[in-house]
Amino acid sequence: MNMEKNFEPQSFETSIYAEWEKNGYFTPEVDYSKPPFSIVIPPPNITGQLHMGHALNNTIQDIIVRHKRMQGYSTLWLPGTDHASIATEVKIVDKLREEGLEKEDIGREEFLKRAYEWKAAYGGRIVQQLRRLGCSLDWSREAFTMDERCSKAVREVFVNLYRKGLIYRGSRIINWCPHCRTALSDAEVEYEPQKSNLWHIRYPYADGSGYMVIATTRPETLLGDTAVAVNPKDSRYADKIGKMLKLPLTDREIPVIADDYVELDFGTGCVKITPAHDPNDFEVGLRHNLPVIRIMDDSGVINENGYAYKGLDRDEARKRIVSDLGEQGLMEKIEPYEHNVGVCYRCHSTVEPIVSKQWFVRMEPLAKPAIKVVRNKKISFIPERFEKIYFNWMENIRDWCVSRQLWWGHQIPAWYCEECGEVIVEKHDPEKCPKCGSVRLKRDEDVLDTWFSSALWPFSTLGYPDETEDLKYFYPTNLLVTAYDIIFFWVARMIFSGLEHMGEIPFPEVLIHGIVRDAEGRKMSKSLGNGIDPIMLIDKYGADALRFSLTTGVAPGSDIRFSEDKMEPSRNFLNKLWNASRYVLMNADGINLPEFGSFNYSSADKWILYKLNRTVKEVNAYLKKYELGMANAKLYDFIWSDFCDWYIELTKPALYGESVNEKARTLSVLMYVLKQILKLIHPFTPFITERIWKECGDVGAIMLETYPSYSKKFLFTAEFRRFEKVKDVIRSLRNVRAEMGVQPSKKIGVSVCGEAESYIRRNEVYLKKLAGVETISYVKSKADVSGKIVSIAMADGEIFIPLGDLVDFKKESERLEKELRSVENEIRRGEGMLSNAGFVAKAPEALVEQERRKLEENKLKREKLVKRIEDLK
RNA sequence: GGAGGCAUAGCUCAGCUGGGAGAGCGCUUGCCUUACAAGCAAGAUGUCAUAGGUUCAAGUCCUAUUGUCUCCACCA
Repeated sequence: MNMEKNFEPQSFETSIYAEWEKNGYFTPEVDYSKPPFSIVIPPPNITGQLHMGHALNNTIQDIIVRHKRMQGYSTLWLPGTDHASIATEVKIVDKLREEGLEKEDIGREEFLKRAYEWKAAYGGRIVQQLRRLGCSLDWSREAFTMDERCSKAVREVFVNLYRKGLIYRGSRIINWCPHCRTALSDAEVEYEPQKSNLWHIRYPYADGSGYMVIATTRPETLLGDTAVAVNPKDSRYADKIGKMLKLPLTDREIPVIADDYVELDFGTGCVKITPAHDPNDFEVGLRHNLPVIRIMDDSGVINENGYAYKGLDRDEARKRIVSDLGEQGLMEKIEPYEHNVGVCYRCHSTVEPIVSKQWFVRMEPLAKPAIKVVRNKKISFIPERFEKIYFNWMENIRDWCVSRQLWWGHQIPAWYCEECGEVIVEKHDPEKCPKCGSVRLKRDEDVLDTWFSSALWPFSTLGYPDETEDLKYFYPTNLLVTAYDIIFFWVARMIFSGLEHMGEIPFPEVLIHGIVRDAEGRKMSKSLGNGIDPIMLIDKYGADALRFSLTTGVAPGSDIRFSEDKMEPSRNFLNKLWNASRYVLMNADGINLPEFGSFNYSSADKWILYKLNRTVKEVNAYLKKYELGMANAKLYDFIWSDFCDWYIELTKPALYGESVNEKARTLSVLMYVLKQILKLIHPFTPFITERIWKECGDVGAIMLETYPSYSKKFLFTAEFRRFEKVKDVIRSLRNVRAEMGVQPSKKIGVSVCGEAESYIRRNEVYLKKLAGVETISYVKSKADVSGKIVSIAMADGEIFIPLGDLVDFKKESERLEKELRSVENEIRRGEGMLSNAGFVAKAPEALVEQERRKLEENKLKREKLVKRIEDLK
């Protein structure tokens, strides 16, 4: 046995992981004699560093995966990373700027070269950090969303969707980030409340007969107005419809039109229509055939359609326009106004709705079957309530803008013939135009949304579009584990992609967990600086302690508050496990243990074996339901309270006693229970269990062992109940000692009377060891005991303890009175229930029986207490 | 505007399909008892947000209210 006095995870975690990986324990075989179990990791961004969210997400997955592996499944947990198109590109661009360069200066090829260099340098960080956490990922199958396999899948899917008419190119209003200079999907826009104004502007009639007042939050878009709309039912403006207005600050005239989209009771009831810069206005424009005038370029600067404001940044233009309108007497009023403004989820710049030619995925035909499979439970969300969020999104989904004006990503496989304008979308790069034969082809510059490739992750990583062995064996995967914040971005898109391209769901279950928040309940974020670095915690407390802390008190779907002080209880618990193991192993050193089960168990042995068996049952049940917090609690309680506080103490008389046989027998039970414990908790705390396992004298790794399962051969129910009574006696004795102020070192003598004698006689050794009892005598009644005594009342007997001068009659009588009160409360409760005809008639028989028994016992107890109290008087 | 979560001990939270309120931390008291002071033992602390309802029985199910957090939509 070679274990330090305290648990020091730093000394073994890294080497144990290296050994697991080297031996290929994480790499499953395609083996049809075993059931498969597979999970694909939510691929972290290559730009990322491990944060608490990753730590939680991957701890959950690893626990499930290790449990399944030990249960005999051919288990694949497939790792990989995401190229994170925008996030990475932003990093590279920033780096270039430090050198005083723009990406256009170096060109696409050089830019991509630098991006790959960056990926090579930093993209592996998070992958190493996952190893520190202990994740049993199959690194031999590691994927990257831009590697050859995934890229092939992307191309295949894009072309197939295009041929089916599910991908099209068109001019639509999209969300444009002027900072990142790319289009964004709806999901990539976040909304923030912002204090601004509602500007009321006068639009004069062209015939000079006065003006209309329109209200707007974006006065600069006035330059692109092509109409003003009113509600057709609005009597205030009925006679104005069709009239022309002079658009302020320009030389253009625009019509007043009628459209239902305008609300009667908001603002002035007149809305300026800017089809090029507002999604609703765009729709109105289509209905009324209005011209679409773009007034801003890709960086948010006013373009040649902006008259005097050309060249101004959008913010500057707003200021100038507002002041110019004021000078011309066209500003009716300015009201302070708070409203939601869309911002880029990456850089938080205000998003500009802009008309632009982009590629879109037609969502309706894809969403329908994806809704159906959740509706009919082919896929279930855990907890179920997240299905509502999913339906809500899927049922109101709009077409997905998938083109991005970036360089880092999957370049769209579309070519335009410069001779005839033909659009060519092919799996292989075309050499000439199939229509006119021209070789003057120009490839589309744009790349795809990062999530386009993530959507294919469950099958692209397994080899799609090739029919690989992995794909056949491991697809569909069995489970997806993720936080609720990417249900739209990722989960929903994987579901419709799996159905469309594989003809099958990607996974039958989606386990949703919450977000890790700080001690105040705020999201951990860079800007707040309230994040905790999991690697720092691992360095300080060990990965096992982090994993255990993260699964303490968690329930599916709910957020957890985390602060460093949650680490100590876990670390202490692992130290406890460490030292309990030391106790067993130290004593077992050099001793020839009999085979477990080849002897008669003691009452204490049967008690712990019964409890262990029950714990095994519960832990398996909770793991099956993904109730990791509950499984964690059961393990904690069993190991600390039952095994350490009771059973280990109970074994001490045997281990430190004379009998070699008894010692060996006890040790074999200790060793058996310890090994079962190590296996049980291994999925939660893989490192410490592997480390201790090495000391247990077995060959091989614990992670290859079979997970414990419930067994009927340990159903010692009667013995278990009897031993619980022994424990109660010990507890009562300790309580009396403490209350009466008996020195811990002072041994006491006790006299037992009643039926309790039978089980106390057989367990005397435990009373002596655990309750500081020296002598035990058995008497017929209290009359046989002399001197000043305190007493303990049980249903089936009494214990008298002569304590001489330590007995304070007043104190003793108070103690007994208190006990009596609580027993009487119990009796009242029991009688109340049993006198209720409804309860006796309708409650389960066993429950009624149990209540009757308890009532009977309490009455016996009361009788004794009353008598003792009388005696004291 | 729509949807959902949460409200339990001083703090952070468990409590699964209804059947005598739990843990960790903190607090009080006593102990370095040959695995562990990162520990041991004995304690104290709760109108389970409020009001109704269903039920023999409600922290648990239903309705409403209050407080709080989140998501979706985005009316200029």
